[in-house]
This record gives sequence, structure tokens and C-alpha cells, in this order.
Amino acid sequence: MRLSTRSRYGLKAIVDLAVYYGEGPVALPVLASLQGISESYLEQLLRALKKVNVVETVRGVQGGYSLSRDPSQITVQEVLSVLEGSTAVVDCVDTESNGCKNACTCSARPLFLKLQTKINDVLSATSIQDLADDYIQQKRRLLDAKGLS
Amino acid sequence: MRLSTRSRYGLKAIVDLAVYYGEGPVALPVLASLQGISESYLEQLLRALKKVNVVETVRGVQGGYSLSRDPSQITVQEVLSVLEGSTAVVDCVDTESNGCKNACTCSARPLFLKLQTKINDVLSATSIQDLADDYIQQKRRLLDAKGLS
DNA sequence: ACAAAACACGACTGAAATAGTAAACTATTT
DNA sequence: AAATAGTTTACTATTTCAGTCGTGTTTTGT
Repeated sequence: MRLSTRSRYGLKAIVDLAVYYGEGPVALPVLASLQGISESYLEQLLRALKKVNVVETVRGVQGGYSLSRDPSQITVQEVLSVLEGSTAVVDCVDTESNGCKNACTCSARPLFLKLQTKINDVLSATSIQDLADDYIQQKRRLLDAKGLS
Repeated sequence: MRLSTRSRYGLKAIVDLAVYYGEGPVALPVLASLQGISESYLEQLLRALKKVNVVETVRGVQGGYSLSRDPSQITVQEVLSVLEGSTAVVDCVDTESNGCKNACTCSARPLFLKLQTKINDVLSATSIQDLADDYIQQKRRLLDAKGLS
């Protein structure tokens, strides 16, 4: 049930990009240092997200990564599916794949279906914009608190 | 996000035990053959579930495994926590452990918290009895359908 | 008493996934 | 041309997963 670090780093990088959305590309070293991970590793994750058109890149000086679409048009579901391979808790409820032949006699399937539905609800109802908004607000609160003390 | 086979086999074995609840212990070879897995492997899973008092055992001839409590008093959450180690999607929202020091500045945390809440809702609201009931009903439907044809 | 049934425990293994690095590219701008 | 920055492939170490094996110990039927 655990989410890989791939997913965590990748998702957070996408939120970082959302914060700078509209201000031109952000260079890999900048993104990597925001999270304290190696450039090579993060690059690997962003590459996967580029393939499915979540991010786009500009090469050369002043180049970098940026979101391909408005952050409100990118769901967490989309990002995690790519990084995680699939967001299914068990293969037999994976809408992408072909299910399981014992499906109709599996005593746990009803549970898995319900669980998967709830998970997909959250993941597809949450956009990158949502996360970025929360994030910006939270940082503001922290700054305010510091200003008052 | 994937559930281990440990969890799937273990959970299904517990549902099997629920079906026989009140009729004395069920021997390991019987349980193992119900799912087509090795006795050694299933024994390992049941051992973990015995430690936390989900199943109890009787040794010797005519011995076997049975649920320690009424199936309505055992939640899926309880079973999966043991088999999976934890049902947390990320360490930082694991109620058992001590969280993450970057919690207040993590852009993905609000999402993880919401997701975890929904997952725990499902897992702790579902009892083994619920699964067993569905399972028995489903088998009945299959038999009826056969009878009519 | 003793053999058979049945659970108990720990060690072990092979394969796969995860996490991450390194190096040698190619493209773009100045 | 030089510097910047993304691209690609290959590689490796570690951990997790799935599963087996062997050797116990307990109980019961005869």
C-alpha cells in the first residue's frame, strides 16, 4: 500500500512547477535542490512525465522544465499513474488491465473494488492547482507567524 | 500503492475461517488447498495473525486454526495492518510512527492525509463478517444459476 | 508407548522492484 | 566556439517480496 519515493518526489516537483507556472521554464538543478535529491534521479521522473505530456522542456541556456497545461487541468491521478505505473491496489481491479479470472469467486474483491473507488475519487478530484494553492497559503502562514514574533 | 500477495492470501484465508466459524478448527492443509498455495507460506501468514490475536490454534490431531473472535469483531484494517506491516501510504501519515519533520512544508501532505483517511475509513468500516456474508451470498447465486440451467 | 497429525519457528534463497548514480550524449543560445 | 541545459543509456547497491525447507514441539488415537 505504500507509495514509492518516485511518486513523492515526482509529485512534489510537479507542484513546484505549478508554483512557477507561467514564468518560464525552471532548470533541473533548481528543482532538484528544492528537494535535496540528485539531478539524475529527478530527471528520470520528469522524463516519464514528459512522455505523457504533463511537463514540457526547453533546451539550452535559460531552458528547463514547465507544465504543459494549466495546473488546474492536471490531476494527481494522472501524475501518480505515470510515476507509480498504476494506482491500482490489486491487479484484479485495475481498469487498465484485464482483471482476474477468479474475480467472481474472490471473497476479497468487493472490498478491493470499494477501496479502489475511494482512492480514485480522491486522486482524480485533486488537481495540482489544489495542492499548489494549499502550499502557497501554508508558506504565507509560516511567514506571517515569523513576522509577528 | 499495491497490496502484497501476503495481504491478499492472508485476508482470504481469514474469510475462509469466518465461513467455518463456530465449527471447530480448520487444518492448515485444508486452508492452503482452498487457495492453492503452499502450507508453509500460509502458515507464516497465520502465525503473524495469531500473534495479534486474530486467529487461535489447536495443536495435535483434529487441530487447526480458527478465529479468536466473532468475525463481526475483526476489521479488515486489523488484518491488513498485520500482514502489510502498516496500511499507511506514506510514512509521514502513519499514525503508529512519528511522522516527518518536513510535514509542515510538504506540498503533498494534505493530499496524503485525505487519501489515508479515506482508505482507513473503508478498511476499518469493513468487518470480516461483511466479506464472508458477501462471499456466501455470491456462492449461493452461482449455485442457483447452475441449478436453473 | 508410539506413530501420525498438526502447529511452531527460524533460516534461507532467488527474483524483482526500488532508489539512486555516472557518463557520454545532443540541442540551443550567446 | 563555449556554456548551459536537457537526453539517454547503462549500471549498481539495497531492500522487499514471495516462497521453501528443515527441524522442532504438542496432541491424540490405538
